[in-house]
Order: sequence, then C-alpha cells, then structure tokens
Amino acid sequence: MTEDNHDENKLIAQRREKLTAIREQRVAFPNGFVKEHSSAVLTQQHESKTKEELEELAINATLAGRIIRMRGPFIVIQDGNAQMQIYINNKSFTGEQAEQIKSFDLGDIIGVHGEMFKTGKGELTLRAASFELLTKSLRPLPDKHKGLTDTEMRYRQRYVDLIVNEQSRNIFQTRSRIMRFIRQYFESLDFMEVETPMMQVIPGGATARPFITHHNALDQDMYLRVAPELFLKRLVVGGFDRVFELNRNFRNEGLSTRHNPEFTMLEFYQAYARYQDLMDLTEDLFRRIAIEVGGSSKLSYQGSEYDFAQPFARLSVTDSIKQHCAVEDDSAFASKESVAALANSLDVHFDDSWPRGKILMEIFDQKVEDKLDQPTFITEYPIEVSPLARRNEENPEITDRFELIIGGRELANGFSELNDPEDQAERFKEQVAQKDSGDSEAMHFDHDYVTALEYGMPPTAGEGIGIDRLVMLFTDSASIKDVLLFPHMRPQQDQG
RNA sequence: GGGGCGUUAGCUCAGUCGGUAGAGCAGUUGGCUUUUAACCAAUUGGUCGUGCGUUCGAGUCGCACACGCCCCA
Repeated sequence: MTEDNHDENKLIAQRREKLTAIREQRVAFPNGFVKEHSSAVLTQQHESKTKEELEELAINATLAGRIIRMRGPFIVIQDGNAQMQIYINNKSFTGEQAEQIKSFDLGDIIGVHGEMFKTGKGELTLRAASFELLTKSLRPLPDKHKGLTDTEMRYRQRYVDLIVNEQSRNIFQTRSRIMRFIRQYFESLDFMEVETPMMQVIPGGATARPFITHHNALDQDMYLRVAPELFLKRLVVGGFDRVFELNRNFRNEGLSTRHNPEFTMLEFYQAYARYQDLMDLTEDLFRRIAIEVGGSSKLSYQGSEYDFAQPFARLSVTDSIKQHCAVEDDSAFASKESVAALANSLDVHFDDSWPRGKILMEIFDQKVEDKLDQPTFITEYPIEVSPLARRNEENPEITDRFELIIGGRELANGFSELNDPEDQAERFKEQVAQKDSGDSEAMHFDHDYVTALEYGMPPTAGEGIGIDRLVMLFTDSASIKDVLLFPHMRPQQDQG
C-alpha cells in the first residue's frame, strides 16, 4: 500500500487528477482507434512535395503516437522511429475539446485525423481535424533535449530509455536485423534451426559454472544450460547434418562490460566439414553482417577500424605468445615445467594443480588476448582445455580448434568435433578429475552423450558465436548492457 | 575480491572556505497562435542515496552500508 506512492510527486499527482477528470467524462483508455498511416511513410511520400502541391492534393491521414514536443499550437508525435508534427490549435476547437488540448502532457499518446500541409517554414505537418487521447501518461518524461543519460536508469527503465533515446532504439533495431540476417544466412546454407533443452540434468558443452534450479514434481535438481553443444551434436548423430540454435545460455559468473549471466549464443554444426571450413564461413558471415548493418565491409569500433573484406589473421596459440611476450623459441612450451616458468616470468598467476595446457591458456588470456585488435583466428588450442574438440592428427597435445578474437575479445569458438567415443569418454574422465580437485567449471561425465557417439557421429565441425559481443561490435557499444534490452541489475534498495 | 569516481527538484546539472538549496528543461497560471531546443510574464517543486559520527552548525568533513560506472585481479 505505502509502496504505491513511494515515488509519487506533484507532477504525477497533477496527471492523476487529469486522468480522474477524463474517467468522469469518457472511457479513459479507449482501444478502438484505427491507425491508418505512419509518420515514416507519410514523410517519405510527401516530404518532397511543395506547399502548393500538398494543398491541391488534400491528402488525409490518420496517425497515432506519443507526444514528445509541444510548441504552442504544434505538437510533435513520435510514431515508431519517426516523428510527425501536428497542428492542433486549441483556438480552432471549442468546449471540452479545447480543454483537452490544453491538458495534453508530454508522453500522452494521441490519435489524430486531418490533412497534410506544409507550414510557412516548410515542415510537413498534419492539421488536426479531429483527435482523441488514447493513453494518458502519468509520469513525466526525461529532459526533452538531453534525454535520459543516467546509465543506471537507462538499464532499469529501458522503456523510458527507448522512448527518449533514438540511439538506444537504433541499437536494438540493429540487433534484430543481425538476428534475422543470421537466420537467413544459415537457412540459405541448408542449416536447420532447432531448439534443445535449456534445463538440463547434466550441464555440458562448456567449462563454466551453471545455475542450479529444482524441479518439484520430479524432485530433481536441474541446471540451466551453459551451452547447447552436446544436444546439437546428438542431432548430428541423428542425421540432421546441418543444425543451428540461436538462443540463451546461462553461466553463473560475475558481471562485467562483456559478461551477463544470461547471454545469447549462436551454435551451429556442419557434418563433413572441418574447422578450417568454419573459419572461412565465419569470415564470410562477419563480412556480410557488416554490409547488412552498415552498408560496408568496414566498421569502426571504440576508435579501432576494421575491414572485414580482408582475410582474418590465423595464428597458433604458441605463435601468438611468441609474438606478444618476447618468447624466442618453442622450447618454452615443451613441458608443464617450462610453461610454468614462462608464466612466472610473465607474472601470470596459476595453480600448480593445473595441467600444462591450462597454464598456457592463462598466459594467452592475460598477456595476449586483449592485444589482438584486428580480427585473428587463434588455433592449436591445448587438448586439456578443449575436452570436446578433435585431437590433431600430427600433434596429440593440441586440438583442431580456433577462437576468433576481435578488439581483444573472444567472439567465436569452433572446432572439428571429437567423434571418437572412447577418446571422449577419457576426456570426460579428466574433466571429472578436475571437478573433484575443486574446479567448479569442469564438466560432468555425460554417459548418454558418449552412447550417442558410439552410434557414430560423422566427421563434423561446430562453432559458437557470442551474439551479444557481436552486436556490441556492430553497434559500437562499449558495454554488453547497451545491447541487452533488460540487462541484469542488482535490485534497488527499498526505502521503508 | 581490490582500487578510483559518482548518487542534489520529474530530467540534465551547478553548489566556493562547513553558515537557512540554485539554474535550464518539464510542470502550473495567463498571454501569443504557421512554431522549430517556439516565444513573453508570473509561479510551484528538495528526507541533498541510507545510517552513524565530528561540529554551535554538514549537500560540503570522517566512517559504514546500498546502488551504478570505470580500472585491476
């Protein structure tokens, strides 16, 4: 009860009074208004016509939108991402209607019918012959010039951010366009979109800490998925040779400018392909998205310039460390001891229980990754950190795997899939051993997945692309929260 | 987890050396009525994030906490 008005103020009270007066006179929230036109289309159709031409054509239009500006007899409504000026002089209406116009507030949603014309200053305008208040807005909008700039409020009240900040609307429209384009792209390559469980009994497909939940009827703990990988590969076993899933993953980790506990991942699997094929596909996909979104293969992100028409660099993990850490020869990578010594010399912290490959990747993560600005495929990942990837035929220490780094951030991770069920069982055992020794991110043993592999999975390559980070890249957004409609926030402290 | 910065009117922000809280926008009233961040006149609006402390006196100084942003791990 007291909660209802904890943030009430005079401005809201005045608007509530206006609403009460409306309720006494008519239906306060009418829903039969038929919006026949849009500001965007009207502008596009008539903007180039002269004042005289418009007068002669006497074009009628019926519009609706939110009032975002009031200038004397002129009202600007926002309708989708476009705006239209309305001429609605209260002197040309009488009685209750004139009073209604006077009581309009910024934020109200109105429907208007009238004739299009151009003002003395040449602005395309709708002269209201009739109008109707469709929704009374009870809360004042943010500053009409500066919008809503407080980042916390923009995230917590995204609906307000979207009303007043065009840039924010553009980001989410671009996000939607990217999602649509990705679906079209994979469908054009004969991939099938599928949906696999988000609630899993055995969480798998990535080394990450899962969220735990509980199914009451089954009295069973379940996990929100950290990746769809193992289910998608079961589908490849089943004969769906090209599948993709574009949906949410959940990882019980900290929040940062590039991490949200739930995030969107594209995963796709292609039978009879190798990881090299997916690197080629990824380059092509990124180039096409750039053109789809910005009309050019070139783009600028946080001050860096990228041209996705250029082939991406391809570099092994160890070569990248050699380049960025002044390591002279490969002997530094030869044994766990030499890699540990290298880590120490670079001031990279690690745990002695870690296998060689994990220490190696810690060096990469801390000393190399954020220095890789231009698009780079890093290859030859150590086997210990790649429990689902195919072992390289020449060097059993590494896998046929790559990650794509752009602007110092991991955007994609792909590999030729491990389809040897006995090798997979061994890898799971090693993961369980790591879990037992305290690694909360290590994988569980998934017996059914091994059984699936025992039925036989064709040679396959698969990849995951982090969609939020990809959208950040293509919308020049510094924080993942800027590309998530409702990013995770701590609850606000409740007063009282 | 550690460090830095921030939190003042509905929004955007000032606030000096510790001495009764300021502006623009929005709102209210009136005027104007083809304006363009419309304009003119008058005017309302504050638990200064929360709590404790120092002080005759705290938006301002100290401590703790909450939330947010940035950097580091």
